[in-house]
Amino acid sequence: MPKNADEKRLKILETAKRRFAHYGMAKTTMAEIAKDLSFSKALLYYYFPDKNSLYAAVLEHVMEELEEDITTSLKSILSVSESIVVVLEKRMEFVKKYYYILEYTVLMRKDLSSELDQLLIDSFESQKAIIRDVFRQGIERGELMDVDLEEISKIFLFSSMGMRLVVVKDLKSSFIPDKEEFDAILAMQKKMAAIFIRGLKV
Amino acid sequence: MPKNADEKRLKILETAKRRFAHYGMAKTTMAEIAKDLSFSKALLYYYFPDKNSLYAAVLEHVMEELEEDITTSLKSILSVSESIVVVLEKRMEFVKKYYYILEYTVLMRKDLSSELDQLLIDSFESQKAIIRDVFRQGIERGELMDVDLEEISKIFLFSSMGMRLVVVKDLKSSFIPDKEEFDAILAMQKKMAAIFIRGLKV
DNA sequence: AATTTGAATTTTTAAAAGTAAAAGTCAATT
DNA sequence: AATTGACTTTTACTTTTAAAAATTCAAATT
Repeated sequence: MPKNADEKRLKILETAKRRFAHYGMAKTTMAEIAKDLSFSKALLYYYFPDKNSLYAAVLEHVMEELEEDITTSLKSILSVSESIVVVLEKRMEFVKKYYYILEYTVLMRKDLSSELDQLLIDSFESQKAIIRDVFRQGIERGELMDVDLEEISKIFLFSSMGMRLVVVKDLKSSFIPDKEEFDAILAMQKKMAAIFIRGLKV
Repeated sequence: MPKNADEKRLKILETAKRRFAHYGMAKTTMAEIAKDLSFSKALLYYYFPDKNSLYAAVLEHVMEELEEDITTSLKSILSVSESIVVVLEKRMEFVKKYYYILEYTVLMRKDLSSELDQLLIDSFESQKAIIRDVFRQGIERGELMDVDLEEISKIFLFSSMGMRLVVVKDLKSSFIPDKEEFDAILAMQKKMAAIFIRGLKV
C-alpha cells in the first residue's frame, strides 16, 4: 500500500518539522523524532536516507508552503506597492514561525552541506522570481519604468534581506529575536520598499 | 619629552595597523609588533593598557581616516546622487584596503569585546551622520522630498551595508573576497542608491 | 515483497586534561 | 619618565576519552 507509505513519510516530515522549528537541526535527534511518532529509529532511515536529507525535505516543504502562500495572496491583482508589502509580510510571518528552519539556516550557511546550500540558493531564486513577477506586472501595467527585471529584483531582494542581517548580532546565542525586533525590521523593509518602488515609477 | 612619547605611540599604532590589516587581530601578536619596531614587548604595554585597546585605537584611527576622506571629498557641493556615489566608493576603497580591520571586525562582531563593539556602533553612527548630511542638503536644496532624515539615512545605510552581508558566504575562511566580488557589490549598491534617491526626489 | 525493528557499528560531539604560545606584569635599569 | 628582561597568568590549541547520536543490517513481521 504505497498510499499508506506516503502518509507515513509525511508524518515523519511533519514531526521533524515541529522539532526542527523548535530546537533547530543540531539539537534534534533522530531518536527523538522516532519517539514522538512511536516508530523505530530505523524506520526513519527507511523513508529518508539520512538526517540531512530529512532536514532538506523539511526545509523544502516550508519553502514551498511560503511560496504557495505568497502566490495565492498575489492572485488578486494588486498594485506593485501592495504586492511587495504582501511579500514582505508573509516572508516575515514565516521567518517568525520557522525561525530555526529558515533564518537560522541562512545564518549558519557557512557550515552547511552542499545539498542544503543548494536548497537555500533555490529558495533565494524562488523569492527573486516572485519579486520579478511583481515588478514585471508593474511594468506591463505601465506603473513602473522599463528596467532590467533580473537586476532590479536581485537588488531589491539583497537590500531587504540584507537589512535583516545588519541587525542580527548574536549568531552564536541560539536565541530567537523577539517580536519587537522582527517588527522593527519589517517596518524598515516596508519603508525601503516604498521608496524603492517610487524610484521605479514612470 | 612628551613630543617624542607621542611619536612613539603613533609608531606603535602604525605598525600595529599594518599587521592587523594584513593578518587580522587574532593572528597578530604583541611580540611581533614589538619586534617590527625593535621595541620590547613591555614597552607596548607602557603605551597601551592591553592588546584590545591597541586594536581599538587602530580601528578608531582607520575610521577617522575614512571619515575625513569622505568629508573632504564632499566639500565641493555635489548633487545627492554624486555625493552618495562618493560615499559608496570611498567606503568600498577602505574596506578593500583594511579588510581585516573593517569588514572582518564587523563579521566577527559576535565575539567582540564590548569596547570594540561600541566602537563599531560609533562608526556606524558616523557613517549615518554623513549620509544624513547628504540627504539634508538635498532637501534644503529642494532636490529631495522632506522626509525623516534620521529614519531615511538609517534605512539607506542598512540597505547598502546589508547587500554586502548577503553575499558574504564564508565567515570562517579568513579569505579576503576578490576584487570582482567587491566591484559587483559596489555596482549593486550604486544602482540601489540611484533608485532610492530617485524615490526621494521631489 | 514491502515494512519494521532491536541490536550492533561507526561517526560526531563534548568534556577533560595537558601543553604551547601569547598576553600581561613587575622589579630593576637607563 | 621610559624601557627592558624575566616571570606569571591566560588563552588557544591538541590530544584523549567518553558519551551520544547517526547509520547500518540481519532478522522478524505484515
